[in-house]
Amino acid sequence: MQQAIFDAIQAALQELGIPEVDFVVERPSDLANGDYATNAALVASKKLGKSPKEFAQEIIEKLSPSTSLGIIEAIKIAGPGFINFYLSKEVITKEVAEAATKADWANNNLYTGKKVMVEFTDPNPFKEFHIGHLMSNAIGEAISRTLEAAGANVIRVNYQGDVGLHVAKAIWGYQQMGTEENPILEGKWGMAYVLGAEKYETDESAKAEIQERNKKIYERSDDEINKLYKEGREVSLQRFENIYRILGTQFTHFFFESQSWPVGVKLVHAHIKDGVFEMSDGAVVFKGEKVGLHTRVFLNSQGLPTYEAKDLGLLELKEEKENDLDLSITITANEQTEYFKVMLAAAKELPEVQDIANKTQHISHGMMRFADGKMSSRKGNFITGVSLLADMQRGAHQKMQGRELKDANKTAEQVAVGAIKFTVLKQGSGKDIVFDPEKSLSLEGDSGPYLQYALTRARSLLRKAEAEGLRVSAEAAELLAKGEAWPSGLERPESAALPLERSSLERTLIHFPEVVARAARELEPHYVTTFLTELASLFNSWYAAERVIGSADETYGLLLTKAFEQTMLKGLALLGIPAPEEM
RNA sequence: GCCCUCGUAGUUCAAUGGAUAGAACAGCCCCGUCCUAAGGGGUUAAUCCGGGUUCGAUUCCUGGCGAGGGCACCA
Repeated sequence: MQQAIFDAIQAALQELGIPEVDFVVERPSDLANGDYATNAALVASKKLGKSPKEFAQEIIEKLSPSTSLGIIEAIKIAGPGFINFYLSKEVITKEVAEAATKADWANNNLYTGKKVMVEFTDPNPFKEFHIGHLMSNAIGEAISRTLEAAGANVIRVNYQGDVGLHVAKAIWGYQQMGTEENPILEGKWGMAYVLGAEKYETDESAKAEIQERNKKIYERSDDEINKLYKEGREVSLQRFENIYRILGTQFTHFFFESQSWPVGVKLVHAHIKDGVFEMSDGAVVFKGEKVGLHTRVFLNSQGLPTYEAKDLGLLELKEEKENDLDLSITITANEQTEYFKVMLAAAKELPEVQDIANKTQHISHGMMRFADGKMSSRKGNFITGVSLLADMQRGAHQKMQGRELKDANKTAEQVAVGAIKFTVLKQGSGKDIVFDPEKSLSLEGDSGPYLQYALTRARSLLRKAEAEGLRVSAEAAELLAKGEAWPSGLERPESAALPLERSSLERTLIHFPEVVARAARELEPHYVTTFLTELASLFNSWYAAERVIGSADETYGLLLTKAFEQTMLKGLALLGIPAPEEM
């Protein structure tokens, strides 16, 4: 629809002799200004020195043939020279019917035939899965799904740091704590890391011991450490699997730092001679200053790889695994943004990985802060993903008290995940997020549960209609979808009369495919979130004002409800937010 | 010090160079139910401060001020 209008305007401009105009066709923020609007006359008149309104009139005259197609009901000039398009009732109905019945209605072809790798979540074994990983997961999954809706073949990968100083810290801490009696092994590992990390900063001898262990972990030279390493790694990975399941992510590949470091070390060694890397104070560094960045250490003075070298190795591993990528996306916290630039700059100088480096795009997320200012849980110094999920689930349970639900636990989990993901995905990526557990669960206002609730109301209505033998007739929907409002050949049920006016609910709903496309184009899922929030609000208003079952517009009302249900379902799926049957 | 991000109602977020800067929460006022009121309606309230480009700037450039992140062997 948007494209059709765009093309028509383009053709009109061509006829008027000015094809090179950079105009847009957009959804006006106020429906009073039509279903679509263009600034073509404003932009073009700048070049011509004519008044925008006069020129808008000329464009409209050229457009007139397409208005007779029955798509456009009216075209008006408004404001400084916008051209506003008002869609016909028939074409809006047709879109609503498609939304209700066509599974791929909202999809697009922006990435058809493209293969995209998305790396996200990236928790580290031996450390807790914390809320930052939750954010990375929410964003990565939503971007993956948005790209899939755009036709991409998406490879989800997860890069987990199973070697490095943090592992040594955890193992050292574990050894200090003794091995007896702790029923919650993973909790103990989390605490072990905290202990090790703290002593590393404050205790010189502990620091030395940890560094010693770090070396042994890389070398696999110590039996006791090997045993602890194996055990701790397994415990962590098992635990992560459980979280991925709850969050709804399935990774195609897992990469580990234990695999990437030897590759990275080799890459760095191979490029000291040619001057990409330099020795400095016993370490091997890349002088980022030559490209306007800063120096970073790739191999420390013990000869061990830092995160930098491992990431170079990771690029090579990715290339080996999937050698025909069109795009490779990495999602991390934004504190790594500057680091990432340096690492990529180095990679672009290495023939082995420059190809994938050039296709790599870094997307960052901010930190999650809590509205009450607390960053810490009672005992530790961070909030874990598991504890946040559990708290939210408990809160959801409380809110649902009094409801009779088939599976309250599952619903509470879905609501908890929805509440967290919505909060992360409602704003543009890269910014810090203020998380208010109370608000995120509240239905008085924008929230994941608010979207879920609107969906369940629609579903409940459809269930009831079905129980009464009412259904959105596939036949009628199909005819509507063909653009034949109520074809004369078909007997038109009394209840199926088309309403005279189209509500803002349907006039908004039909823009969903454009929103999905924009989210894919900009890799910004929050456009979807914002749209769904608006749509849910419109549905709730409509729902409160209209009686569907038993009304004169029953058939159409059910069709519209179905269209809303399908759109919300698709939208939530894109965001990776669970869609409960009831709540 | 240098390099990145970012500054929008009291608060949390929107706004591909365009129309009267949208929501939500909090505040105040309404709707007691019939398909889920965990809802709906109304109302008060904002672009950090200067310059510049433009028919038009929250958006682009520039100078302040303020916040966050990064800058050598952590990830």
